[in-house]
Amino acid sequence: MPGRRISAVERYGKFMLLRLGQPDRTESSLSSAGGAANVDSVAGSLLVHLGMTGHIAAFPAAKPHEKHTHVCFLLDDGRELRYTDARRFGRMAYLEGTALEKELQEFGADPLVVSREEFVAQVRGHRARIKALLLDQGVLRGVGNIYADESLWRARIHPARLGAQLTTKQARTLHRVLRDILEKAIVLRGSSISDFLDAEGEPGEYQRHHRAYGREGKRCYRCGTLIRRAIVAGRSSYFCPRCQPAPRGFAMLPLPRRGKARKA
DNA sequence: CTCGATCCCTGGACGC
DNA sequence: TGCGTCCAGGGATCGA
Repeated sequence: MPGRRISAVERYGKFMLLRLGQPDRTESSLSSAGGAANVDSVAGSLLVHLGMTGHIAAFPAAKPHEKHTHVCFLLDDGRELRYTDARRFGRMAYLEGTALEKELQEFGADPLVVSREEFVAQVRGHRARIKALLLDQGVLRGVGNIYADESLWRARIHPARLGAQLTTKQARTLHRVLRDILEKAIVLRGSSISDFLDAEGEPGEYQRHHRAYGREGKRCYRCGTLIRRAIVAGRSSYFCPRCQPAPRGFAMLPLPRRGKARKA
């Protein structure tokens, strides 16, 4: 993409959106700032999803590539924007125009922006389990396994409860605590469970605030009951069996005897 | 519409 | 010490 300029970097759910300006016609791109003001509006975007282990950052071009480097963009200041991803769960796509719009339309509301009424309507309007709804990017965008579990613990809602089964009050509480958690996690630059590092190469701090996720066998911060784990919506789900009463017939996994120490 | 199963992929944890 | 096995996780896909 020679000549393209990154005009803005935005977040869209779990995606990073690199807005790319049109190729420069002249040598000097900076001097045209006063003239062509709106070329970016028709330009495309690079959509980047980091998956689990993706990482994107700029390095001096002379620096040797890290292992699992899959994509490099040479920048005009001599650095290289590099994408590394050990597990290759991440994805990258360049889209523009209606294709870009269409792609972005597939996703649900941003929980940090959506109104309380709309959040409640979404949650109560589906029969799926609340955990599945929180993870479904088409219902709400941006929430992953950690923040789903953390918000459900705070709201005292069992992950296997059906969305449509929640009371309005419960759904409102979930909206509030989810926003609080996401805002705080963003300030603390995320949760570094194993190897996550932010774009500056620094680990996040929010894992210190986890109340449920990864705490199987440890005591609930509210009531002291041992946190349990179950597979809900195909994902490990951590919850307090006392604070978050299960729907009838729900089976959780037996506590591991001495099993592997799961990360706190 | 919702579910579970399967696949992708690697590093780390675990068992022997 | 070293090797094999299992597993986590976001998401696409498919059949039920």
